Amino acid sequence: MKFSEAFIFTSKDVPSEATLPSHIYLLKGGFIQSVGAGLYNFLPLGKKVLDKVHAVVKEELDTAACQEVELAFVTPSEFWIESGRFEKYGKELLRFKDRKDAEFVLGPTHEEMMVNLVRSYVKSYKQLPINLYQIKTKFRDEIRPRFGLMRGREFLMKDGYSFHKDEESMIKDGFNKMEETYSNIFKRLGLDFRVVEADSGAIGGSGSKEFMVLADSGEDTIVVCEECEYGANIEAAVRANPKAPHEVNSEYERPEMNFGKFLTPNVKTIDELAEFFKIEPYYTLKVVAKKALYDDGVEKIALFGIRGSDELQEVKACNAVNANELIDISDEELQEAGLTPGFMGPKDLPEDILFVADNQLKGEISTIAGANEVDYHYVGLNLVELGLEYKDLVAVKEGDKCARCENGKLKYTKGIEVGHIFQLGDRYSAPMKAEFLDENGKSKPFLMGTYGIGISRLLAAIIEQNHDDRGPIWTKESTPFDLEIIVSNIKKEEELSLGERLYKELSKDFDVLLDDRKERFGFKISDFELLGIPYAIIVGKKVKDGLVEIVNRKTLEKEEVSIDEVASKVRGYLV
RNA sequence: CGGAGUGUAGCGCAGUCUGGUAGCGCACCUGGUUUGGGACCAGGGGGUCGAAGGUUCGAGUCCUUUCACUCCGACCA
Repeated sequence: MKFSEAFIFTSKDVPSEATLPSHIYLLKGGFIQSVGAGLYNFLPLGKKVLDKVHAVVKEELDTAACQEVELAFVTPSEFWIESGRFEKYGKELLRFKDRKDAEFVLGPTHEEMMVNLVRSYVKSYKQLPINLYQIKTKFRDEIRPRFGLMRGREFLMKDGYSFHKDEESMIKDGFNKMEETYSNIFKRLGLDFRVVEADSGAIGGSGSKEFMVLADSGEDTIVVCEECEYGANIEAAVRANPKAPHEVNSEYERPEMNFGKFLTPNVKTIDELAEFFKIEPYYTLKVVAKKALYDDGVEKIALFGIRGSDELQEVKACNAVNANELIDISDEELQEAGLTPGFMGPKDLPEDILFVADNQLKGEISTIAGANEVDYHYVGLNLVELGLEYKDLVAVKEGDKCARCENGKLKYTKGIEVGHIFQLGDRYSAPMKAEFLDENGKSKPFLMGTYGIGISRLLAAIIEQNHDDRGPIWTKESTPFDLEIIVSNIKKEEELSLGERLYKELSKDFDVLLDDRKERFGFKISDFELLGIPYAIIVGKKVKDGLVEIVNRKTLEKEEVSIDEVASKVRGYLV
């Protein structure tokens, strides 16, 4: 491609709302154009990168025996009603009616469509396993799109779905195979990433892992172990059971108070309680109150009991009570329900209040907890006698011990979620009656896996991880052009003709951009840096001495080479 | 959805407080000079000031309504 003929418009200015490097450079370099909240046009450069990423993903998936399909973007709402998600998905699902008043949704993900497709053809276990995918525009009416391609409303996603006859196949042929395939994809794209344990969220199902590109600008907090390979999204992270203060430090003693219901006037917070009894917060029980929202507008008050030294992890809490969402609740609402903010506890609760205790309180026979009565706490409360429900509720903190190796310290880091794989089981196939006949002639729902990659988000992720203060630095498999040839001054006949000769020759094997614009050198080299192409050949002043230069975009180093050698030298760098 | 803010030329902004008929930089067009780190000179084109209504002799500026967008928090590839 000749730059003088290309639809490439770089800019020195950038809309002030762009804050992330990826957003800034994609706009400045003329890769994308913003057209509305979370909506972008891909210009030729952006489209080229998109296609490169697309190609890598397709190649690896096809190698893993996945087959590409393309499903309708406009999907009849009946499938969504069948799966139960029509109600559940909420406002993110864009719904509309056609002229005949039939209801449709714009596909935000395609489980329903894919289940419908497979159930209409596959009838026998002999036809399994199957793994189908598509790379297609999705639409999610996000509450708050932001950060350019990082969180758009319309975006390009690879979504794949596998169908299996049993759990073993679902894990081995589906989940594990995709974990490996995804790792290959992100490696090829040159990304530094981590596979982490994840919460399954709204899509449902059991096991799930996320592929996180490590970057400070990431929206997700992930917990990683300093010693072993353990990594998890903060929403799903677990830790080794922390030791009690008296087990760690002989200066402390385990409090052995047993006062029953005890007057604690105006002692409301954990800090006050610990101070009042002169003990560590570990020996107290903290209650966090939330309002849990369910289908059809049902609301319940949910209380979560954790150690005074811990923090509640809201996603875990939400899953623990099977709610669609947890929201904050006011003291007034709690009082109306017969609760006593500041003195809430697991014993003597009013009716209709959900109470879940954290796993790490299991077996606790002496703690201090609110008595559900103003100014009173139970001291020496035995939780075992209460028959509580236990779930994992706590947020892992930096410095906690790893549950896997029981040795390493856990720390936080930031990540961009570029891939997510789930074991779905029969979450969709059962309600949608997608069944096959097994070896015994018995009808069973398919067991499924679902696998996503944010293709357009990957462009942003690649830049977040690969840029300097002049622009992006595309990786080998993502760059819009392999090489740029800069003709320093097109009015110098020997420069222009050499540039064109090299361009012709190298274009046989590479995708080359020839900057033949009537601009000054400085202008062109800055554009090269802003486009982020890995290498450039500068054809300039020294042509008369038989020399040109090769620039490495990453290091910005220039290397003088003779005209005769340049083609073979560049080939060496590019292959 | 809560909080904050912005809509003026393709982009970035000033002008709004204190009403008097729209300006700067970049980009674009023409001519010339220049040519290794985003050049210079001269000339030129382009805006019903987000929209609607109101106050006024007169509104980018004041009032009302409305729409859109952005930023910070709860959701997600």
